[in-house]
Formats: sequence, C-alpha cells, structure tokens
Amino acid sequence: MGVTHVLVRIDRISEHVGQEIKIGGWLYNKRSSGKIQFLQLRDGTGFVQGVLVKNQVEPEVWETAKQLTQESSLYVWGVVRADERAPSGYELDVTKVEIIQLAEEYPIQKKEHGVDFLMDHRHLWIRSPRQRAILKIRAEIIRAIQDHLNQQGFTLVDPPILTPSACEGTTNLFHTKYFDEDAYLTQSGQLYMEAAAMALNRVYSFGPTFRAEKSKTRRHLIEFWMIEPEMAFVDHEGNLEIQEQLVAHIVDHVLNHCQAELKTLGRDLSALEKVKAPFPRITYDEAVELLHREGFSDFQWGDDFGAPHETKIAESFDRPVFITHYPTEVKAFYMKPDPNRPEVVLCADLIAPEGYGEIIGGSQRIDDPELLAERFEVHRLPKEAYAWYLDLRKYGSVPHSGFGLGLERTVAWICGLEHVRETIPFPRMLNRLYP
RNA sequence: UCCUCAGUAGCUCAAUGGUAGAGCACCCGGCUGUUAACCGGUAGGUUGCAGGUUCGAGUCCUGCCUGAGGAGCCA
Repeated sequence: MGVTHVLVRIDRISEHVGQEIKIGGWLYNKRSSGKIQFLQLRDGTGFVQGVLVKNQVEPEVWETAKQLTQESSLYVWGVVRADERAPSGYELDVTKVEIIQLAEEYPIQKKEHGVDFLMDHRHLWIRSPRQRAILKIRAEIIRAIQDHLNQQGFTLVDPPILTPSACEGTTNLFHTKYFDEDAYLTQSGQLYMEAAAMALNRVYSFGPTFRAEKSKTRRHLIEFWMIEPEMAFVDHEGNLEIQEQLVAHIVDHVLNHCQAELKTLGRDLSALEKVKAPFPRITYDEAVELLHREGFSDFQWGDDFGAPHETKIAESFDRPVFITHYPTEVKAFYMKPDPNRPEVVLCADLIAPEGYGEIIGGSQRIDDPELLAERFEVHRLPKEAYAWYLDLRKYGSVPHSGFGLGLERTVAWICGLEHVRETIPFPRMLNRLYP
C-alpha cells in the first residue's frame, strides 16, 4: 500500500478542522523566531502554514523542522485549525515532521528575478504560486473548450503532426526526415480537418503547432497549441456564432472555476465579466475607416493589420471584436470570396480586448472545385501535393467553415499576462529550447 | 533579417576615467504570530569575450557573443 491514500490534500483541508491529518508536500518558505517556527507548505493543490511552538512539540520534531531548507520534500502531521490570520483561513498545528529529501540551496528566491534566469529555471519556476495558477487556468480553459464542443455535437479528430508539405504554403516550417523522404512539422491541421468534417460533420482538433518563424514578440511561440474546429453545412455567419459562444463559455467557465487562481494573478475580473455573446462585428472597410480617424492616416486599403492597428481597434470595444471581410489578397488561398464582392473573403479574425491581439482566425472555405483550382494557380501551389485536398471538392462538396483558436494567446488574455511564454509549461521560443 | 536597450557576487542592482559595493540567498548567532519576517556577524568577484585608447578602464572606442523589448510574419 502506498502512502497517498492517507494523505489529505491541502485544497481539502477545510474538511478536516480539529482533526490530526498527514500531508505530503514541499517547504515553500520558513520563518522562525527562537521559540516558534512557521512552515510555509505546498503540495501542488494549495498552500498552508504549519506552526510549531517549541515548548508544545517534541524536541526531535523541533530540531527536524529547524533543519528544513527551501523546497525540501516532507511529510507533515498536524491538527487543522481555522485562523483568521491565515490567507487561506486555515493553519496546521504541527505535531510531527518527516523529511523525505533535504533540498540543496534553491536557486529561485522569494524576490524579483530576471526573465532569462527564470526561463533557465522553468522546471522549478512552475512551482511558484503564480505559475501554478496560470497552468491551472490553462487546464481549465482546455476543459471548457472540450466540454463545450463535445456538448455542441463536435467530434475530436487528431490530424497528423508529421506532414509532407505546407498546409498554407506561407510560413517557414520545421524540416525533418521521414526515413528517405522530407517531412515537416505541422503548422495547421486545418486541411485535414476539412476532410474530417466531410466524414463526421462537426469536428475539432486540439494539438501542437510549429512555426519556424524568427518571431520575437510577447505574442509568439515557436511551438504552440491550437484548437481547430471545422463544420460542414455552416456558413460565415454560423461560423461567427459558434466562435463567440465558445469564447464566452471559456471566460464564463474560468470565472466560475478559477476564482482563487485569478486572485493570485491579480486579474481585473470586471473586464472578463463583460465578455458575453454576441460580440461586435466590423468589416475590414470599417476598421480601416476607424484607423484613419484614430491617427493611422497612412494606412492603405489592402494592407494587413499590424499589432498597433489591432490594439487600436480592440481599444474601441469592451468585448472581443470580429473583423470580417478582409481583402482576398492578404488572406489564405482556401478562403471563400464574398459572392457579392469577390475582392474580399468571408473570413473573420477575433481580436481580444486589452491589446492581446488576434486569438481566432477563421473563414468559410471555398467549396467550388473550379474556383479552388484557380486559387492554386494564383498562389502557385503544387496541385500534386494537394491532390487529396482537391478530391474533397470532387466527391460531394458542401459549404463549410472553420477556425483556429490560439490557446496560449487566449490564456494570456484571460490571465492578464504580459507575455505568452508564461502560458505554456515549457515554452519554445526563438532563442530557447531549454529546459 | 532590421531597430532599440542590457550584460558587475548565486540572485536583484549600484559605482563622475582614480582602492569593485549594497540588499537578498547560503552559513553562524538572536528573537513566541511571522506574511518577500526582522536584528547582528562570516564568507562570497577573470565586471560576457577579444582587442584598442590612457599614467590608470566596470566606465571611453572597435568587433564578437548572449539576452530582453519591438518591427516584419502570424495564432
């Protein structure tokens, strides 16, 4: 028999007031005076302070506690007591301490550190309350997405990670070998999801994505995770409704399940509470007019928006905002042109509030085989490599739409973070492959 | 790839071209309610690397390396 079945989790400690319990955890910090010691304990589920008074515990227990170093692992026995002075409302009057391992001098201290130092120690940094809160919220966001999509009749489909060629043919891919052939790490599962939508109707993927871009900003990772839903028989307007319901559900779920974590992060909840469907929609044309009014007078129709433009547009709204009908030229080859106005496509980017930028890019896809072939010519894509994709329009093509939601940008926005590097356990960035 | 900034003790940072320092952490001692506890003490250095200017360089100059912020590109 293991020991875990008798351990109490710190997040359940309120159920054990007055009882003597055993917890397994780590010493997060220690404060002491001559005759009293305060042990700051964490077990991954929460934090609690253990208290030892010298003349109330066995001398061996006192001496054992005195030896403890920061991040030493240990079992602690003690009696749970409600205490208004404790941040969590509960304390543990320690009766016994058993050291599992006495930690060496711990590199991360309870003070400010530089980014480079913390990233070098990411494997330890994730133990801190703030990083723990972010990773918990990330997990709850994933749960909210899967719960919502499953409930809406979507089926999870996993596209390949090793691919024979580019999905969109624009960004730089990570090259590798597939025995004697060339292969690339996926930059999007979308084209495969279009195939899946013709088989299973409403589908979504959730997986890692790789971009070998020399991007070096607070919004970029080399390896990141995307949710890519694809829906048969759904048009542009239906696509937007599915997106706004999903995002509103994510925010609602986090507000309902992560109050403690949001508090740890100091997140402004009022900004999140405003995130209710429907979201405002403006066309690309209207966005350009808005930019002209707001000081970007040299912005030309036909240009794509940069980060400062997205931020300015987002500032005009208190909820995420859809920008629709971009010029065909600046968007991907598979997007369906507006039948009434072929110079723009039936697409939308969802821009998060507070300057977090684009969190969703989506569109209605081209379903006409001849038009799709034409787009291949314009974009100079090799038809042989995409023969299977073109097949989808030959054998029962239907109107369909889809989108990709960037998980890390969504986590950064909901958590109110400065940089996406904190939203993923071990970020892969331009200058970082370690740890 | 381009622009801007930075690199000094384990960490965070000071030091007018003139003896390299402080706080925190570690270690030792003190303290009965601490919240990044506090008080006293010990120890801790190839100032990113290579050149150059100078009587003298952490400081000025040149090149390189590493990192950060941003741009482009994107989610």
